[in-house]
Amino acid sequence: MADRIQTTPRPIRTPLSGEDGIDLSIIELFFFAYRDFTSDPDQILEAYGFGRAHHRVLHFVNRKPGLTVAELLDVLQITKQSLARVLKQLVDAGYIIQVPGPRDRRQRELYPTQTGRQLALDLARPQSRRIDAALKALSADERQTVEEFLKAMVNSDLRQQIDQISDRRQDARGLNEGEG
Amino acid sequence: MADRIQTTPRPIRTPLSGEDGIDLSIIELFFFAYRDFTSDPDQILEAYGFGRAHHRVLHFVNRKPGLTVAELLDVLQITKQSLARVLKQLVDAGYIIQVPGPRDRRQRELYPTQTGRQLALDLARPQSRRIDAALKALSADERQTVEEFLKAMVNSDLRQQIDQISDRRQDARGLNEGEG
DNA sequence: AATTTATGTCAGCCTTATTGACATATTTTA
DNA sequence: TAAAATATGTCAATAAGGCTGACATAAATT
Repeated sequence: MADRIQTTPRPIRTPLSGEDGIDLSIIELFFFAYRDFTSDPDQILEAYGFGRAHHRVLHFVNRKPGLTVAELLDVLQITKQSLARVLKQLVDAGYIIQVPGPRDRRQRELYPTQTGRQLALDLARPQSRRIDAALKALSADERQTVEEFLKAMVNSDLRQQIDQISDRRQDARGLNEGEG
Repeated sequence: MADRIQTTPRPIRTPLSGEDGIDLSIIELFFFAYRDFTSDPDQILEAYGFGRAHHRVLHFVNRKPGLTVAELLDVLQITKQSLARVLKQLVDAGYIIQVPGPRDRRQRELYPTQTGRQLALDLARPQSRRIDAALKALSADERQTVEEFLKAMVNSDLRQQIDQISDRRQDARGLNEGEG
């Protein structure tokens, strides 16, 4: 008995804080901020029987209409099997339509329908409101600071992707001249 | 045939951007930033057979040693059944120990072990490095701005909780005078 | 003609969450 | 003290959203 070593390991009673210059408060803030940020659309999605995965797909299809399945997989960094179910549901429910690629007919270009556009906006609105409220007190410069911080948090090899989505104005492929 | 209405809904070809003053780029940045932010610890956790859920539990137990199961559920906003499995694994693996509450013996106070403290630090470090890198170019004032922005993104009814975790210095319950 | 590519789909598995029901120990209350 | 409430644990079933592997098809490329 006497030579049993450390049967119950000692509980540590000092709160973790700032060791090695680690800033835990920002880590936590980021966690809480993102959780609440996603909770707004989550509530709306529930009424549609959709989840966060549907939201992401719908968002990027709206953001870059005509993107292909492969491009979408690249942005979302998930497998095609994971995308398949979600995408199918969005297509079946009439929020997204698939159009064979004009150049390469193997590709499926993804477009939102009017309903899909509307839902995407409805989902973005509360998030935008939350961000606006958080930025309300900030000057234009300060807002720029926040944006640069977020951008710097992203893996550098993915920043290009983001720029493409955010900045690129669609090459005028003909605006809404779909079928009648 | 001629009177079939809108068989295939029209694909919308205009990219969604800035409607109604909605800032989509920050919405997207937040998504990408958080994804990459969590990817760092996720990689480490994999080696332990743990997931993001374990990380969150371990983090807050380290942050506030002695917190009870109920308090932890409150912070994480999950059900006790969800917590149970994850917590059990962390306890079984020796990262957390449960101590009956001194006042109320129904309660289980949760404490990290030395190993648990170490793992929490190992997980926080890459996140801290990423944040540091993102804040590198910013002045002290600008860093404050970023922190305030994140805080403002959190539901106001939860901000108190955060303050408690982040600011409160543990009431000196005796530092590490556990068993020998 | 053979190969590669883009996509779809089937089947099975994992993690993290959920709800509902019930058990146990302990504290509080009537 | 007996009854009720509380803190926690646990069992079972379910769901969402990921994963891997395997295979099919159509179209493009070599």
